Amino acid sequence: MNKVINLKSVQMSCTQCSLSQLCLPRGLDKNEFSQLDKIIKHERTLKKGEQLFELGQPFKSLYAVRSGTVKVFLPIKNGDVQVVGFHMPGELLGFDAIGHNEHTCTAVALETCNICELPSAQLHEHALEIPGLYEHLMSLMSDEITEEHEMMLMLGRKSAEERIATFLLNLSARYSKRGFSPHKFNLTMSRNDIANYLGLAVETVSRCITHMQDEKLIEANRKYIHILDMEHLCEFVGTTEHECEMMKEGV
Amino acid sequence: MNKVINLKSVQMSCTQCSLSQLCLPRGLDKNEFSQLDKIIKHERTLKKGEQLFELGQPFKSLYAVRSGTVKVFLPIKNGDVQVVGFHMPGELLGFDAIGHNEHTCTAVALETCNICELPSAQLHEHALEIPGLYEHLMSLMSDEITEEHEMMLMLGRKSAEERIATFLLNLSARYSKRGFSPHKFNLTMSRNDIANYLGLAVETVSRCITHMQDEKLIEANRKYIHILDMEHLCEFVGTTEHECEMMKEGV
DNA sequence: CGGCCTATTGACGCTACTCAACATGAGTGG
DNA sequence: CCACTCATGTTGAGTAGCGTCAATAGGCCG
Repeated sequence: MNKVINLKSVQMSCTQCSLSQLCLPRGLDKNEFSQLDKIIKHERTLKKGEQLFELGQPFKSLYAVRSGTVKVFLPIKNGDVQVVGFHMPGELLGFDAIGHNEHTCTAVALETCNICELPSAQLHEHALEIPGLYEHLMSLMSDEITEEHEMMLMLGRKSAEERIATFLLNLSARYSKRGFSPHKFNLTMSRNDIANYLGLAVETVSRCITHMQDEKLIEANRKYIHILDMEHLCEFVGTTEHECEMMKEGV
Repeated sequence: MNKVINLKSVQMSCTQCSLSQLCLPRGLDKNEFSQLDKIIKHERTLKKGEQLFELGQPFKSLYAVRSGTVKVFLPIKNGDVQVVGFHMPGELLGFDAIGHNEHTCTAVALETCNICELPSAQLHEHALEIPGLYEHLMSLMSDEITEEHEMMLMLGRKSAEERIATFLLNLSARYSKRGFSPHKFNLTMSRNDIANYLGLAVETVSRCITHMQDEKLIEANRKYIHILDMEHLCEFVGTTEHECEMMKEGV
C-alpha cells in the first residue's frame, strides 16, 4: 500500500511530468524542480461537469491541466453563458483572478480531469526562489492576450465557415504539440459549446461541418474529426500571416 | 534655458504624475519612486498617425500613455486590420510582446501622444528592487485578459446597439476615472475605428447612433457625445452583472 | 425497450452588410 | 478669405448570411 502511494506521488511530480515543458519555465535544475514540487499540489481530480473555480470566487490558485479538458465561460443573465476558452493538458488557467483577487469567469471539466495547483499564497512567497517563474507566468499571460486578440479577429471579421476552420486547425495544432495526430482527433466539447465559443448558432456549426464534408475537407462523425485536406482548410482561415504560420507549425 | 529643462523633467517624473496611481503599484515610498524614475523614460512624443510599435518588432519596452489615445490593431491581408483596443492616459500597453519577445500587434497614435517607456531590459533587472512591480504588472495583464473576455461576449452575443451602448459606457467610465465628465466627452477615434473594433460596418454604427438619438438616450454630433439617459443606456448593455456594476462605478 | 439529450436538416425571417448617393467638415492653395 | 478637394460621416435600398423555430434522427443510459 505504501509502495502504491509512493509510486503515485512520483508519477504526479513535476519532475516526471511529460507536460512540464509546456507549463513550467525552461532550464530549471533538479533543485528548483523539487522546490516547485513542494509548493504545487497534484491531487485534484474533477469529474465531468464539476467546477474548478467560479465567477466571484477568491483567487486561491493558478491551475494546470494535467489531463482532460476544461471549459471556461462567463455566466450571463438567465443562465446563459459565453464560452471564452478551452484548456488542454499542459495549459494553465486562472490568470483572470490575479487582477482583483477574484475569478472573473467560471471553469468546469468537460471530462474527467487531473489538475495541478499552484497556490497563490505560495506564489509570491516562493516566486523569487525559482528563477524565471515570474517571467514565465507573464509570458503565458502575454500569450493568452495575443490569443484573445486573435479571437476578436475571429468574432469580428470571420464568416461561420472560417471560424470553424480556424477552430479545427487550432485544435489540430494543439493536439500535434502534445504528440497526438494533427489529422484525427475527438472533440471533447459539444456542438453547443463550439457554437457558443465561436459566436454562432448550433445549427450553423452543424451545417458548416456538413458542408466541409461535402467539400472533402474533413470527415466528421459526432465527436470524431478527420482532417482530410489540411492545405485547403488553411486557406479557409485566410487572415493574418501569423495565424497561417502558427497553423502550419502545428502540423 | 536650464530652468526650463528642469521644470520639464520635474513635470514628467512619475512622482509628480497625476496618473501614477493608475499605472504604478500602490504604496511605493519616495525611494522606490525615484528608483522608478531612473529606469522609466518620459521623453517620447508621437504625432497623430505615428507608430508606437509594430507587429513583429522585437520587445523593447512596455509603454504607458501619458496623454492622447493609442489604437492597437492586428494587420490582416490586403491592408485591412482588426482593431483590438484603444488606450487612454494612465493605461499600459505592449504586454502582447512579452510571450515571444516580439509584438503581435501594431499601435499607432490617434492624436498627439506623450508616452512613458519601461524598457524591457531594465524590467527584469530592476523588478525585484521595486516591491510589487511584478505583481502589479501581472495584475494589469490579468485585467486585460478579463476585459478581452468581455470583448468576446460583446462580439459573440451582443446586437449592434448593445455593442455601441457598451462601448460608450465603457469610455464614459474611463473618462470618469480620470476626472472628466462621464456624460460629455469627445471621441478620439473615427466611426471607422469604432465599427472595426466592434465588429460592425461603419453604416451600422452611424445608424445606431442616430437611433439612440431618436430615443433620447444620447446626443451626438460627430466626435462629440453627450449621454442623456445613463440609466436606460445601461439597461441596453444587458448582460453580465459584473459589467453593469463596472459601468455604474464609473458614473 | 423507452426516455432523454445531442446533433442534423429544412423553412423562414431578421439583422446587419453591401453598394450607392449625398452631406458635412477639415485642410489646402490661390 | 473663399473655393476647391478629400476624408469622414450619414442616409437609403436591396440582399445575403446567419439565427430562430420546428421536426427528425441518432446515440446513451437506466
